[in-house]
Amino acid sequence: MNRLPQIKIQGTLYNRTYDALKKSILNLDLVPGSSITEEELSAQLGVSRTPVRSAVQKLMFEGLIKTVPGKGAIVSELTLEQLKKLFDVRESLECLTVKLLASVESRPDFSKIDQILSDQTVLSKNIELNFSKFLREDAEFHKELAVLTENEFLVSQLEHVRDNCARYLNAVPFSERVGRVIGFHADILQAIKEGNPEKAQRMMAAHIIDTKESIVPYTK
Amino acid sequence: MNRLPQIKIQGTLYNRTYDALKKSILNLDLVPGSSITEEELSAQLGVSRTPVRSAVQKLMFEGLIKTVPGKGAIVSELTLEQLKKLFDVRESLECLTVKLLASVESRPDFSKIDQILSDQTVLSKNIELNFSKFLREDAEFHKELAVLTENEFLVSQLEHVRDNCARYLNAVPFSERVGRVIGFHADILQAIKEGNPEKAQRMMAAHIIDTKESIVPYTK
DNA sequence: TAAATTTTAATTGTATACATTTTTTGTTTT
DNA sequence: AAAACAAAAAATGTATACAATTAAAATTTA
Repeated sequence: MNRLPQIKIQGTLYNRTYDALKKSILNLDLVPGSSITEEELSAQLGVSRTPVRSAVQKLMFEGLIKTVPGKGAIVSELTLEQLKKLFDVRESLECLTVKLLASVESRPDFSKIDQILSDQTVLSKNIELNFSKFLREDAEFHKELAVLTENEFLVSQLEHVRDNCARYLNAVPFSERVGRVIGFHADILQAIKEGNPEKAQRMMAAHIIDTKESIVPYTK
Repeated sequence: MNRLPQIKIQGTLYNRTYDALKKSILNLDLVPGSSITEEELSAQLGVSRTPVRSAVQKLMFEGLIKTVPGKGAIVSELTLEQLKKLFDVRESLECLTVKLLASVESRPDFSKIDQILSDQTVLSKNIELNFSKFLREDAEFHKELAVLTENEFLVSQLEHVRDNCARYLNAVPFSERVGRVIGFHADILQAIKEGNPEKAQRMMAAHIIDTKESIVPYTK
């Protein structure tokens, strides 16, 4: 029997601090534009400044936090202009992902991603109850595609871009877009399995643009 | 008269440590695969472990260093497989850059990039003497293109990818490719100025692939 | 001798004290 | 009252001591 992946009960303080902070930012608990000091976080989380510093630096690197010269760190803003820039990069990298997958000779193992798609379909039946879970599965779908390319640069860069997108998506109340998402995902997956890179890219581009358009009305 | 950019005599220890380390890695002074401990670096650079730690973590985020579970940090390897993955991402982002520039209505200020191109042309006359400077100007050309898009995500992601590429380029002895580089750069710039996104992308893709191919023979 | 176990050494993780820089506040001066 | 300056407070930067984890070495046991 295969070894199941260990559940991380508690890693280093630095990692747990990072996870907690990131979650708060993506949740919008830490509102964009608000400033955060290391000391404050340290007191609030009950750890020393050392792990807080590491976590803040990593988030800075990922673009979720920005430093103002002598002022400290502030949570990045979510403007319409930023949204456009973010999605330009995302579209490019997501399309590369599916192009690579549709072009590869050796057929990758699609079992996990098939599972995600079917889970999403089930969730969509009661979307009022499961919207946040639906969003998580959505992120998983895109992540798994990247993982299947076995290109670690692509995986990590796309993850950063998607994390930034997640903040916008969490700001959009409920989405009538859910049905279309599943349709797009199915089409994308089919195009990949057919070994049709052009179609896969076209479908993915349409999907990303559709997502962007659904966010626009809620952005200043 | 415009304010000239200040030369950074000395920033924080953390930043200077980062710069020094990064330079050593890109130079291949720190050979790929070699392990580096914080204490060792600390002693060698004459600073405490605190700034070293920050610098190492940042380099880790950028992909120049990898952590082996309990072993410490090692400088990332430069394999043929990695090269291909790196250049897949680079091609995608560089093409996005020129597409954006060629599609924008308001004509950006090309004065700086024109200057870089002409500097490169001069340098190419005595390439034996100026090869490393030529490489730096080359990086500047690509960076300035990204900057002109005003897309900060694109700028930073491309910078990380290019830094990784720089290590490969420094491993290639002397390149007969120099003349072609300038030709490609001129063509790319012209296509952008003509407002022809398709041509700009085609030229850029050809340029990036040409660069990759010139590295391949020197890669294991 | 080979495997297992304990012990030691080395390395990273964390807390804390202090230094330095920057911002803000308060005072003085014109 | 406005501007300039000085003092205080707050924030990040840095060094260092200690804790915890992990790898390597030495020892024991079968």
